[in-house]
Amino acid sequence: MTKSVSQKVRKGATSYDVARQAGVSQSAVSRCFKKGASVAPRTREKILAAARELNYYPNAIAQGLITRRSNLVAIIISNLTNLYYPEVLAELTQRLSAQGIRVLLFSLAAESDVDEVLDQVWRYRVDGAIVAARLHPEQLAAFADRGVPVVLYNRIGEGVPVASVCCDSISGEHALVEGLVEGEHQVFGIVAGPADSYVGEERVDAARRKLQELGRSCAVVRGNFDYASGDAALKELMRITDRKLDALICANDLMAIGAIDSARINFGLEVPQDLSVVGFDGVGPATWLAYQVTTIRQPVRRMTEAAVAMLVERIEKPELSPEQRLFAGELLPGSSARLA
Amino acid sequence: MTKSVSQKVRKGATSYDVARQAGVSQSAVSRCFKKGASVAPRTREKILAAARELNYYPNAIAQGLITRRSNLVAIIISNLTNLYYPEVLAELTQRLSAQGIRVLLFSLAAESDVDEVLDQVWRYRVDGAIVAARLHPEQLAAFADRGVPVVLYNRIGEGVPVASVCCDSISGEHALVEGLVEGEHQVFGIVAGPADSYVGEERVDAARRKLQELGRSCAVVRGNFDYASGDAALKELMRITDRKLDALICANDLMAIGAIDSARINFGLEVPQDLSVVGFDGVGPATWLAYQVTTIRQPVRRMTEAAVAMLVERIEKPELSPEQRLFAGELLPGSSARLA
DNA sequence: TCCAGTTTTGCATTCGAAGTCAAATTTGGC
DNA sequence: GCCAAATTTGACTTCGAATGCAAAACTGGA
Repeated sequence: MTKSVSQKVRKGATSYDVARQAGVSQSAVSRCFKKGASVAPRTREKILAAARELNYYPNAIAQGLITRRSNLVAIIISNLTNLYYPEVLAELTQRLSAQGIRVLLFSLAAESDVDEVLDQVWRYRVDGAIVAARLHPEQLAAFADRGVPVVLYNRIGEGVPVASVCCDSISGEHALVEGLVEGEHQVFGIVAGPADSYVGEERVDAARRKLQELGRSCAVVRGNFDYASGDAALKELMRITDRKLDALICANDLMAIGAIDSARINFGLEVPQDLSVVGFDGVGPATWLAYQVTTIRQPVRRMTEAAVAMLVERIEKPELSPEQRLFAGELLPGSSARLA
Repeated sequence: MTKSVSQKVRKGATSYDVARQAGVSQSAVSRCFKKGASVAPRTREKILAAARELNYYPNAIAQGLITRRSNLVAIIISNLTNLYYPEVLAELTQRLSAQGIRVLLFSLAAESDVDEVLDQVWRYRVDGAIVAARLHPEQLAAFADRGVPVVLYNRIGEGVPVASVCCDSISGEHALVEGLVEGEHQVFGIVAGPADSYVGEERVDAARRKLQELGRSCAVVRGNFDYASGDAALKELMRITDRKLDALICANDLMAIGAIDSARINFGLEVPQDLSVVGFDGVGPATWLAYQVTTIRQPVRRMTEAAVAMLVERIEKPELSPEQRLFAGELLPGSSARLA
């Protein structure tokens, strides 16, 4: 008796404990917590009462073992500090929760940590994964080999077809560039992201191509998506262009903000009168009174919704073929650039 | 044959598969993946080779069931979008990873969701939890009942003793207030956080008491920790004080930033010449050139380190008594306030 | 009241790894 | 080369819930 009590107290009650208490078999208890199961109403009452009394919650670990469904999804994110991702992460987590799925979070300090992380992903037999980090083709192949569905967020499978949701960098940048060109700007600069960023490269390529198409040249400097690199990049571009720079295209909002501050404070320029700055993402600070960055807002709600839907679909039907969903961003006019 | 192959391919290989391949027993395989175990070097080689060939990773779910250790820790955060938490979350996740612990993330849209979340926490038999959300005493008691150690982040157990790490709001606010008073400010205003925020109330109380102690009165307006509410609160305080306000104490940096922008843009004031603004947290944007908020920076690294250490300690030795660790924040002078 | 048909129930097995214990093997001393 | 001691190994059970199957308990119609 004492023993069984201390058992109860120390760790959660089991279905056997509930069964004993309710005077039924363990199977009955199990059925009681499964929706389609056949349990007589009276029995169900008894069992639920016993369960309540013992504070019973089905052990998800044991369930996972027998059903081969952990109800866990891995979310792998490389740079949580990027201002854009917290919002995405919160949305994803809440949407998955609503589907009865739990989130195993992996936050990478360095991209090279991916392999260690994957070990753990395999060990926990996650039902699927949403990935906002760079994966090699072999790493993607490993998911396929194991039958673990993946949805990539804001990147596509390089070399391998993988389900993905993205915000359309190309049309977004085209809109920005066209606006800037029509706004009669003369000297263009681009602040790229780090070389290993998929969206960074995509945005920069799109902007550069469009500028070229419209007969404009531009200087490109690399940043790493953070505030300080916006400042640094602006300084570099001012030097390169002999202070003639009057249109700056940044691969994300954070660098745009850094550049705006730098332009105003370090160079005494007016934005957008002396210098137009555009960004990408539509993060919170972009809409702050001080900045009102002209940017492309990613439709985070629709994108996360799609990512979760695609993943859930693939967990149910693993044979579904890869699909890429591309969402158009919304041009936020802001007031950091003179668009036509 | 075909069947066993498709098994292997479809889902991860098991220790039995590895055992068969290596011509040993399942126990041997198990021992091979446990450090202190006795396995002959030659056997270990064989087994590891087989494991590699079959791409074997021990099933953490099965391990969790038998060892009664899931190696999972729940992190429960209410408002991830608060700019301060992403950094904390990333740090916690990485530190826990380094300890071989996986993170089950629960992000609450509304505080009232806590109960649903706790269900899931019990089901997954987490080894512990780090909580940055408001829990009722009964909810905290539930953790104790189940023997699940908890560490509260930036809050203390209300009514119940619980392990916690906090940044010292009181001495932080005292330092700010003293600085402001010595800086010869006349009309003080406070922007509080939402009423249900523990740290918000603590900071405001501390500031108010100190002002009182120094013989200054102040007006208090409530915000909800976001940018917009800094703006709204400033407007309200300017109205209340008939535009005489010259020192504004905000319960966090985000509201301070909102207030600074509003002061400059909506009221044409110079910060800090016409109005001093102080915040709390030391989030990224606080140090941006445009703001340089005078604030208290929370020692996030030390705090997360402590939280993880305390939790791990308690997982190992559940009988450890609750301990509160209070970390002093660092006064960032910034340039948004005229301190003495 | 009896029986066929339906619903409920319990038994026994399963998932995959860990750990106990006794059997098998190796080691070393002489 | 033999025996005791030390090491290594495998058979078997365990963790907690799910489920196929057969037994038991109902249902209602005649």
